Amino acid sequence: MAKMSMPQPRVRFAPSPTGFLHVGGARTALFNWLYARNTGGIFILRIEDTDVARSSEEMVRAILDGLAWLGITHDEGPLFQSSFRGQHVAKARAMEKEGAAYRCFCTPERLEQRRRAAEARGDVWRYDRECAALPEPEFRRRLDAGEPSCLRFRVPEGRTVYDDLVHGPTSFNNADIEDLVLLRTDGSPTYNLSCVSDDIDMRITHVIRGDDHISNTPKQILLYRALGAEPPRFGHLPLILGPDKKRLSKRHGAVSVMEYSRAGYLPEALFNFLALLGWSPGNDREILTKAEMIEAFSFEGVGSRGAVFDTEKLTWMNGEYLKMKPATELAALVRPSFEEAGLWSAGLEAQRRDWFLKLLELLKDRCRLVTEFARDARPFLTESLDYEPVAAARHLGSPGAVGRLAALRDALARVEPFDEASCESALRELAARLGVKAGDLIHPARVALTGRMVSPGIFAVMAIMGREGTLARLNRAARFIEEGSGGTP
RNA sequence: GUCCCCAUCGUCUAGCCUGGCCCAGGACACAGCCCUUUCAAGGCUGCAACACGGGUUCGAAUCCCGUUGGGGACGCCA
Repeated sequence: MAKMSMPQPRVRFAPSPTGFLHVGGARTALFNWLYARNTGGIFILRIEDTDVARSSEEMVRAILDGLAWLGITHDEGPLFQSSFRGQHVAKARAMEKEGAAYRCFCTPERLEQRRRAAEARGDVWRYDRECAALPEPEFRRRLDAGEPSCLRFRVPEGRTVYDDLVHGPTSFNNADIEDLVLLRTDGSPTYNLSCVSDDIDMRITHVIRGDDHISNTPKQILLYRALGAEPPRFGHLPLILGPDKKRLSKRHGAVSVMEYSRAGYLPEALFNFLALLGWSPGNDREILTKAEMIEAFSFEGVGSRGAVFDTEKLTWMNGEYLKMKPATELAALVRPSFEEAGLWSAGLEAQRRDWFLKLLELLKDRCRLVTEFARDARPFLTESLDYEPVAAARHLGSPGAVGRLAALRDALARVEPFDEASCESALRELAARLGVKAGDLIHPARVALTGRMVSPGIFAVMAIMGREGTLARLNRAARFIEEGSGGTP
């Protein structure tokens, strides 16, 4: 796949550990990964942990977990940006030495003051370069006096142009770019410096990141040049939007990848969905395996407009993936939510395993989330089920219900073998004998057996509950009707 | 405000580069029908879009300009 003449692509995902892995970050990682895998390149994970106050080890863990869950594997790293501080500072000093950067004595307070003044006049504020051309004697004096200073990059004149992998040719007038701070007054490197320094040292060939970084790109390109390095290719992915078309954020609901895991989404479904958010393989295929996505991936297919995150469609896709899952895998996936619902027992993995797998198979088509299995399985795992009020009122409350249920019980008691087909013919024969519609037996039976008006096919339900379970539930329903004569429960 | 990005059904998108095959295709959602013991699933059908205005051209969703609208960035955060 890799073009022989091209150097091996090296891409990176560089999250800052100030929060959990959110879907936006996950998608950025995913596109980097897809590109690397498609080209035979290297995918590097770099943790941008230089903001000590906001970063935490716990968040690093969370990001790693999120990526692992999605199956986005890195080839190098995780590398921690904080450990490269020496290189960052060294590059800054080199630029200072060559005049590409200069000391600035302006205090943040003073800057703030001037900014406000400019805004009051209706002007756009940009650092006015007061310190860019300080006379040598004054510069020396202030430096020797120990006056604090930061280091600023001297933005050259001209235009900065680059060819974005997704947006195409993009250009900026350098006059619109402020002389950015490289080293803070306390000597610590800032984002743009660290980022460029690391990307150079890690020999990154393609920087694939969110659209929100477009305005950093010309600054970074200028830094590459000042450092005598060849800039990489840049590709800016459109942002993921909320339903209000604004950048997806916490106020839109779940944004953390692991929240989706907890909510019952499959990693392969989220992966597939995220890949298709902003990228299309060009045909009408929507459900693709990772291998197919890797094979089909190209920046040609990456769109340039923001995409609204549609949970409905994600959920649909999750259902598609659920349908493809063999029951044996489902059993493991479903366990946490069963435990939480108090429905789990060791037997489900031992002597009742085959029965349990059959049950899952039966419920599969009706579930779109892993967590929905617990809801649907409840009637099968406990006999002391609650009847939904409307269901009971509609189908257990009618005058002949007790009698029909009793007759059904007696008929089912003699069925041999107690399987789906025999149960069905028994019920239909009974209906004919009683002169009622099959539905008049089926509907009360469904409520009696499951407590609800919605369930898998009733004969399959009977078969899987077994004769004993079925009769017990039928009896229980009859008692319920007799006792509940005081009115609707 | 300044700079940058973007603009096809409600949503994700195909088509746009290389104009005609597009009175615009697929998917989600929605509606209806079929199947049917319910609900799903499945099958079929329907609803629904080229933001607007100018050009260029025999011909524009596709190319150009403008307008409008939306978004992002404007930190000694990353």
